[in-house]
Amino acid sequence: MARDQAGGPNDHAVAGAVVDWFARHARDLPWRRATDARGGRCPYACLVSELMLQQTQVSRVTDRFVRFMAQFPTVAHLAQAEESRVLAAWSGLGYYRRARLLHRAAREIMARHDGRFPASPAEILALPGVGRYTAGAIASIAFGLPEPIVDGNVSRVLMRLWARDGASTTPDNQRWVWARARALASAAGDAAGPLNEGLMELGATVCTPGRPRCDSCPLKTRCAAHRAGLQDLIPPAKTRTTSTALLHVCLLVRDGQGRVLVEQRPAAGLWGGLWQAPTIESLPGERGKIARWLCGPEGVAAWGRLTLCDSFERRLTHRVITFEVWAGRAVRSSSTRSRRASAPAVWPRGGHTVPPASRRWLTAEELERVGLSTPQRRILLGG
DNA sequence: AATCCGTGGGA
DNA sequence: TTCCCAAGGAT
Repeated sequence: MARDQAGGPNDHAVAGAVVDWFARHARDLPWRRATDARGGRCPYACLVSELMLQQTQVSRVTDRFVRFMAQFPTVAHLAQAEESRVLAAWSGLGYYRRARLLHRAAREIMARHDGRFPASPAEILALPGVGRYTAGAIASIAFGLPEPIVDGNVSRVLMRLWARDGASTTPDNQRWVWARARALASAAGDAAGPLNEGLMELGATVCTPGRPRCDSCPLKTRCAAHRAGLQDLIPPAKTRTTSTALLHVCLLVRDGQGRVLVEQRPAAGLWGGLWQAPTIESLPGERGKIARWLCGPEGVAAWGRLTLCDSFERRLTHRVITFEVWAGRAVRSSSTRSRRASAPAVWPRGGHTVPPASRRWLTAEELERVGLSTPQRRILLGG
């Protein structure tokens, strides 16, 4: 049974304590330095950083954000860029759909908002890749509006502060935590931005999932979980998920000019829109299918002898993929042909196979300018 | 509503 | 080594 929120901490007192603590303990992060002509935080930099930070740790984002902003300094620069450049800048970050949505958002701002970043919560929320959390973050941090945000950090902090029972993901607790966050943002008024960033900072550095540092917490005396010694039990531990085993068999084919054969993955799904060595995907038990592919028009028939040159494993959130790399060489120089690789005479039917329509011969330099997943970067560029 | 979508540092 | 995780959104 959840405790009565009316008996919990005072919103103004909590908001004030968080804003004060954040003023003294905010980390020096690059997106907090980006200001615009108004002297406030640049909404475009806010959009970029928030998209990068979705489900991604700060330490993974900082350097990449700086590079991204140097390459695409304004909404206009990003909107004019080719999508492949944006995906290349995103390579290694994961959740690549975010990059395409960010690119679309930049183009929408140019097309529908005349290049001026929309300043109302509803308009911000309508941008591609921007949901309830991200819209609240931009509205409060960049525009100073008293809008709430709830991310994993805020949810944990507020659940503990009020000793709220149950998982943070239940619809009931989601409604509750958004209502608490909205009340706090209203109490903070024009300091909702520092409040929201402060709540996240507190969750990331003090009110951590495991072993929270309650002795360093500005809300210690107001925290119901700490008072009851429940800080390690709220929210309850998540149940682990099972992962599916998959096998990706790749052909690493080089020509005589230092180029390698690649194809583009479909726009939707895993590693959507990224490039890869020609790959057949299967379940681990389908060796016959793999063998037929390797010996067929895609494999030995096209490239002659193939040798197994690498094998490794990648663990994703919901699957574990074994990569098996077979190396071959283009028999004839491809320089006399078009840059577009010729399609095979026969293409295997059935799923788990990417159509070869997008195949290209690319140099290492050209590979750096398109999106590559981490395993494909290893396969195609080494390391 | 439940699923899908990446990554690499750290416990 | 294995497992966990981190500033969500789209479908």
